[in-house]
Amino acid sequence: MLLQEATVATLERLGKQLAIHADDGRVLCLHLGMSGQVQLVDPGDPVKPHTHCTWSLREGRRRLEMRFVDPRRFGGLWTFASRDRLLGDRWSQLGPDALDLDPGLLARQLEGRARGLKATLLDQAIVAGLGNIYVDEILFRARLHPRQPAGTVKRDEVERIADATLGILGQAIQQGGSTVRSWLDSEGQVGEFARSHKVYGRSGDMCVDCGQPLRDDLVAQRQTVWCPNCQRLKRRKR
DNA sequence: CACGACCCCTGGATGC
DNA sequence: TGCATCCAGGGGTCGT
Repeated sequence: MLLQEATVATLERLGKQLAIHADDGRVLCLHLGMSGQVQLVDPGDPVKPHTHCTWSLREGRRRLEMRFVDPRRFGGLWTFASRDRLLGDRWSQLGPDALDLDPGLLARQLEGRARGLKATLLDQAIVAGLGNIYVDEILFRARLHPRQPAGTVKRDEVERIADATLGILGQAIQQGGSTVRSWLDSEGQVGEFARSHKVYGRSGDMCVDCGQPLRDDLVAQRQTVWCPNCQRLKRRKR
């Protein structure tokens, strides 16, 4: 089943997906989706609604429980017989991890793409790990329009996106993530990065850089906020 | 193959 | 106050 009678050896991550490797080679891959949570709690702790899976863990003498809680069920769990199978069958669908981006790598991923930057950066096959909040924050910091065709960005702009990605994600990790509604980490703590959002959730507010009002629209089926003054769409042929 | 539209789901926010 | 409706978004699937 989902890693019964296993000894946890290592943990691994690619983009938004986590892998727990057992010492016999088996792998449990987890994706939290929107509302998913992995809890590490005392076995006596009350069980939250929408707890779909529970593992009894032992670490030395200490007993605890890992619980997968996911009210909206956008997350998922998958098992594999080996790391090779995880990589071949599932993670092969993912692009390079956002934290591994450098300008050269990003330029190759964006090259020749007609889609806008927002849709392109949200696509986990192109860059793994970016979601709606962070793409908006990254494009604001890079001063690029969400609908700018990805294949038209110039070298210095690619560098700005790569820099902004590492900067935004680094800051967000330091601040424990973005609690927008009810997101909690594995110890039940809220994240503080939402206070630092400069565009996400701030449509109509004044741009922190230029003072013009931020606007929003549906881009790539996601609510998208940007500064029409700082993030201009550049008409270019490819 | 590349890309866009739609759909899944629940709880919190909003409207009347 | 209470009920109905809307909205949030990661990503799979399907149509063009």
